[in-house]
Amino acid sequence: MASKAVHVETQRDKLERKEAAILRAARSVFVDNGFDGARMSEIAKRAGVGEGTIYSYYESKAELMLAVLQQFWDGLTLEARNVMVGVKAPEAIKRLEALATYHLEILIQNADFINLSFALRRNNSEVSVSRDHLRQYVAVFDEIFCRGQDRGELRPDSLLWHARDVFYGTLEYSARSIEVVADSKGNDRLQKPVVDNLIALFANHFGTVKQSNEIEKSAEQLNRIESKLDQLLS
Amino acid sequence: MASKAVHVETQRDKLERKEAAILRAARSVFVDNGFDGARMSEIAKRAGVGEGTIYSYYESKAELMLAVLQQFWDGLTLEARNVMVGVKAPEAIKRLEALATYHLEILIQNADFINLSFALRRNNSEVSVSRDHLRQYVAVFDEIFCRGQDRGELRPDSLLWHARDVFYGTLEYSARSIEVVADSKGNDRLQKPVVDNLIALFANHFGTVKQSNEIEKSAEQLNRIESKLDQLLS
DNA sequence: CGACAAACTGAATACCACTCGATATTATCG
DNA sequence: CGATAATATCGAGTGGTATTCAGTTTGTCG
Repeated sequence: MASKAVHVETQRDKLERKEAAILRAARSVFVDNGFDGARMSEIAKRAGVGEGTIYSYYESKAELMLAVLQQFWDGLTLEARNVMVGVKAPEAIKRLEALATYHLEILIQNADFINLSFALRRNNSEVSVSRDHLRQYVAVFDEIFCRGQDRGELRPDSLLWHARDVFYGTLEYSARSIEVVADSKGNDRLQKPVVDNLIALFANHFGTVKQSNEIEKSAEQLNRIESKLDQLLS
Repeated sequence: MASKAVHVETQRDKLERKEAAILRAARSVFVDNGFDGARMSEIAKRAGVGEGTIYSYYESKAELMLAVLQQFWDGLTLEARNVMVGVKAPEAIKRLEALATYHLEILIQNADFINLSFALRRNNSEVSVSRDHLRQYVAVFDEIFCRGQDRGELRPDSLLWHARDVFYGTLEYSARSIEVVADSKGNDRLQKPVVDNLIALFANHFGTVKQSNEIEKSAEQLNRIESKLDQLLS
């Protein structure tokens, strides 16, 4: 029985190794040539297997791509969590700033890959898998935001998904705008203002500390009135 | 000379009619099946022409798709401008609210088409044309925003493209979120809060006038009270 | 070892965008 | 009108690629 178990294990290991090789090869070919430009024959060659073998692991080219993307998003999620562990500040706004900086950087550096990710969402019905992984990724934001609400730093009446869409939507569009300018060294010059703007906007709109000068002045005025009334009453 | 002109005209008309038929057929096939799923043979059949004929009007499937998209975006731009003409209020915030409402509706109703539009931006080098038309579309926003700055309603130190990315990025992501819920009749229930949230956010962050009406009124009232009290005290 | 199963292979297949020579339609003359 | 040129149209054929499958190799167990 034991020997059988060992045999099965080795076999499984071997399959996994082969699958990993295919995935690695696929990733490099997709990155090099894009989805349409990638040839299955090239992937097979780089993975050291026959073309047909790939189809015993993945039903189609699209599904193979999907698997590559899943791995990619999982990596991003992991890294995002690592980044957040490194941020000691407990304030939601500070943490969101770190997340925004990280996410914008990722968007710009992996633009092709991320675009491919979205491009695939049409052609394939197995979208849900991809959506799950995306959901895990945005969960990092969700946790920060909810904790901010719990701590009383963010308005409790704001909807999580509204805030999330503002956050990721703005960053993605900003990444595209920055791409268009396409300055290899000037990116940082553009990225920080975008993050600063977004964070200021979040603080303004979703933050609980709302007092502007005017409101503060009104409060002072009210205090004066109250003391005057006190004078009258005394 | 006159008869020659007439002949040329008729011929041109005929070609235009045929081109329009191809475009119409292409659009319906693309909408039904997506870009990859669309068969040129099907487009030819629906347009009532031979497959080869299509290629005397458009160099490739991608270019045909591009033409369809251009028509689509041009229509959107036109309609957006019409909507804005109908909005009498001159305040930038009011006008942006109308634009956001319109844009979100469009995003949700034409989700497939718009996704296709973005999906194509990777595979094709003739992107620039598409980008031009997109630029025309967002110009509607730009004009409102700049005018708002001129009128002193919006902060003059805010960057146009930052604001634009917040606006369109948020709306696109919100549209996707709403799609996921995919309630045929409940959309409106979700759409309005998204627009309200975005507009409030804009007013908070990009607006110069921080005071809401209520606060202003309170302030006036407070002034009245204070002067009356002063009367009393003197 | 022999028998069976599982995994692998790449030549053959199916499918599709696109080409091109043949055909039909229209324009331009005498 | 008839002839000729010019233009537009067609759809069978071409090339190229994802996918399949019959045959081969590799692994397992009595």
